Amino acid sequence: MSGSNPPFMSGVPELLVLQLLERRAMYGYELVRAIRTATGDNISLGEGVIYPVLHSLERSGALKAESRLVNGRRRVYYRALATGRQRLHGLKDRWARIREGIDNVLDNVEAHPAESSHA
Amino acid sequence: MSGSNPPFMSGVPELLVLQLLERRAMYGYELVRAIRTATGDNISLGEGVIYPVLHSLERSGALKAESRLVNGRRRVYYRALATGRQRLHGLKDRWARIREGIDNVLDNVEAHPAESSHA
DNA sequence: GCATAGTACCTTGAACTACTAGGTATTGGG
DNA sequence: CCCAATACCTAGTAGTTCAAGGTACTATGC
Repeated sequence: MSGSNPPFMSGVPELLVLQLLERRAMYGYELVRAIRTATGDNISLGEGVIYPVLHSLERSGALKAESRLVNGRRRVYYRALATGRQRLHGLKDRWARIREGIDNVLDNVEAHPAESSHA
Repeated sequence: MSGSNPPFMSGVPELLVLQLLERRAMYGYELVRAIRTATGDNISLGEGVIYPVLHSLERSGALKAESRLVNGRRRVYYRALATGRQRLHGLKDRWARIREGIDNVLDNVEAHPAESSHA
């Protein structure tokens, strides 16, 4: 145990789900694997993360759920609504700002005032 | 009340603090403003965020605190130790991976197989 | 007929962390 | 004398991710 709070993950599941559903409707189990491949295995989210996010987004009116039967198996497809697109936009915006802020500090593009501009 | 869970912020205060202290020793109040300016006002962390992070990092042996008196005011300078540098390294690494994974999805560098590379 | 693996859904409980809000004390200016 | 700025600190709250476990169906292999 211990080490159960991975940094830089807050908001990420929601962002990824919304972005992926922006392109086409998908079901939960599909999203779990899509996220793995789409992020080049850099991010891996379990079903215990994805389903709650989907339910929460549906409850808030960002997504619309549609149950279909495929091969005798039940699949719940989710599609992004207008609210979801707005939410995605807001999240992308925040992401861009924070990402820029952090990279500013990491790359140390700070205040080297009177530094000689060597070549 | 309400709106207290800003996305994309987990791990960020720690990362920024460690990175800034990597360059030179600073005190809490200074860090609060340094983060604002260093991130181009993209990220703003209050004292209620910074001080707990500093204490926690000190407790875990990542930082060393040193109290100085300047103009009759007490300042607690923090300096990064070896453990802190290791921690910073690990965080930067994780940050890079997650950042890449997210940008992969957002830029949709996915599966556009036969896309013509028009100039 | 039976066991196993893969698909597909779901919930609970725990743990962590950032944030707001408040509180103390000093210096210096008007 | 009062207010702003400096400089430190501590609750308490709230919101999320995550691991673990549970259900049920299909297809395969034996």
